[in-house]
Amino acid sequence: MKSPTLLDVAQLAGVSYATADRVLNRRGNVAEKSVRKVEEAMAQLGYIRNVAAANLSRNRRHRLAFVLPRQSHSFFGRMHEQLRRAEHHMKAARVQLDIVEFEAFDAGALDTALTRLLGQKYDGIAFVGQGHSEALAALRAQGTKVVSLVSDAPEHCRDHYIGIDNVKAGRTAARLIGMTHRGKAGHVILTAGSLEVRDHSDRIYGFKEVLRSDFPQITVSELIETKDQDRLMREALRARLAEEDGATAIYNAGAGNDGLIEVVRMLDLRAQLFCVVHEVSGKIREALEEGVIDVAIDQRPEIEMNRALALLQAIVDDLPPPPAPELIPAIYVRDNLPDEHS
Amino acid sequence: MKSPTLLDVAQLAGVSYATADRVLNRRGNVAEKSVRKVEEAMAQLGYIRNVAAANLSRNRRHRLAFVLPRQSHSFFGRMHEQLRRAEHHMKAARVQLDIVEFEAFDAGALDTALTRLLGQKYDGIAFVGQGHSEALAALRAQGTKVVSLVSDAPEHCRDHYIGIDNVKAGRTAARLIGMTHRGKAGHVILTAGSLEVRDHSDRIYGFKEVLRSDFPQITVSELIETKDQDRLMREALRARLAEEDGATAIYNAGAGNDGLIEVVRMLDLRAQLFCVVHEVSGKIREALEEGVIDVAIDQRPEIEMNRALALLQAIVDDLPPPPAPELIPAIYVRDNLPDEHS
DNA sequence: CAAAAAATGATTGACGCATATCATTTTGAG
DNA sequence: CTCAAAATGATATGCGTCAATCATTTTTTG
Repeated sequence: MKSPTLLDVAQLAGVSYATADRVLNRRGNVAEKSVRKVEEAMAQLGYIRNVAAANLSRNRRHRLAFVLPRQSHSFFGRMHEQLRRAEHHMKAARVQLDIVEFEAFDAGALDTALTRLLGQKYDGIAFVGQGHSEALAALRAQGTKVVSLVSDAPEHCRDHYIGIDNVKAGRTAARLIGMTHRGKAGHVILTAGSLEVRDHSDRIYGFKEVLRSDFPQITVSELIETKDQDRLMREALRARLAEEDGATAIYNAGAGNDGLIEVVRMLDLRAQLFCVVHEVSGKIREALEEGVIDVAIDQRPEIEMNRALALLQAIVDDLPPPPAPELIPAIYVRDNLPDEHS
Repeated sequence: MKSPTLLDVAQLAGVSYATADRVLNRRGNVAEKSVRKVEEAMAQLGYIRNVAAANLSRNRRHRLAFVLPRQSHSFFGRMHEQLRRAEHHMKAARVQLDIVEFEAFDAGALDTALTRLLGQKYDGIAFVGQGHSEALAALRAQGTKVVSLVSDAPEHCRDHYIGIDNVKAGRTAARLIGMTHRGKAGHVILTAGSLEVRDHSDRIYGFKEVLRSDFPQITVSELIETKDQDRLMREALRARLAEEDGATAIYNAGAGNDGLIEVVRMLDLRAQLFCVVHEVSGKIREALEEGVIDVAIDQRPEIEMNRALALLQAIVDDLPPPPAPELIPAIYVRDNLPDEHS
């Protein structure tokens, strides 16, 4: 009925509370056979340490930091927003949550931000971007738990990754475009921020793979790199549409959607072009409802933030990570957009 | 830095700890102006009760019950499975989690199951199905928090609903089918378990709505009701395909997918028919990979279970519900299925 | 076997809160 | 003003754990 306490364990093991405590918290100076007795008693009783009581007694507050690109565009803004929403809950759970911002396209900015966290005894951090292994290694060496977000870091640099599988996302985009062709020939214009960005290149990779194997009658034009800028998107896309007629679809694996929307709307191509993009923002919503964009694949950063918070809370206490089903990006058409506020 | 304790509040308010406690826990017998002073002090300090300490002190264990249909088909099986996975975490959080099963298609079974829970001082329950308001009202009257799952109960019967919007799901299915027609004419065969089941009828409703308004060139045949049985699906579908030729798509808003798969596979219609179904199971996976099924809309019961657990844990302590973005069902094509185990 | 080292036991005070008791003060009614 | 009722203060115990101290026992070593 009630869960066993450490005292119960000690008594069953035939040792004192002090010894059981020494075993539980690995304080050393315990005879081998006492360790065994205590561990057996724990197993037998199914003892689980009361983390709440433990944290209370040692007067522990968790300190977490989220290292995010400055709210440059709406995607990271949604992350900020979700963290803000969780603020009260974090307080109630006695965790102090700091958000550290860095300049989005500045190469060393993330690294300096991470390095600055080094001395500050954080229990856990989550970060977005290609983290330098150096600072991350140092953080982990001092016992800080590390979670990478959005695009994965090498395994030895982090404890967990929270984000979608971008190759799958690209494959999915290709499948949807393929489906709408129903065996007919077609031509897709491909755009992305940059192939240097891992998530973009993963998507492009998956996209081409599926088209090649399952929809060979659909051709792909050379990738347009937009640096995630609306202006570049606008100009390059307009040029490409002029020189290559007969395009039937567009897949934008990166940002810069506002530019895309503008062009498609201006040239009134919404009937001819099947447009698939990533991440929903205010303008995408409108464009979906209007029929300018047909599908938006969304990572749901809000959910990623919730996951990251729950995960960090668990692992900083050295608990196993909570059971979490794989993150599947939402596929939005105009009919299943979430209600505005949520 | 460290969060204020109730003692801090009392001191700032200029009253004793006892009085502050009387205010916090609404024990009464406190002068109006003392209440005000204490509340102001709380606001000023941003006091948040340490729930962990509170529950520790009163030696409180949460008791939750999930009332689910017997593992009749794979969908509820996935719910069971996820609860099982969460078992260890629940223990660590000091919550006792019971699963109560009832016979799936027995009308009164849910109600008797709920009634049986009445005397057992559960802190919270989650249930699937059309709950009789009577038992639910009684449960809530005794302080038990109630969450409805999968298909919503009337607002006054439950504290929260966790599940997808089935009208949106139906609309989405229609949109996807519409997209693959690209303006061409088509004909959809519609199937469902029964229109009496709320989620099924919602889906059908949304589906027809979108077809009518946005894809008038696509016709819909009369709904086939399968009672979610593979055999009925198989026979009725085969008959319908024989009498109405020229079908271009199938939308099954209910269960019985195994029967559907069999027919489409046998008649080798996978190239002609665009098939959209709900909920992924082992056979659906194969069928998606094989191209027999094109899209599976999945509620992701695993995620719903996690949500329900987190929500109940919060509200039984009278905390505000954790910030949770709207549940959007996953749209699976063969390329974005989750890895087998997860 | 004696002395040193290692292991163990016994116990205590936080941590923040719930809950209870009892004494004391303040308030309001007559 | 008096007395009862209401409000308040002071204080204690327990929840399960951590962390620490000190005394005592057992084991090891030379």
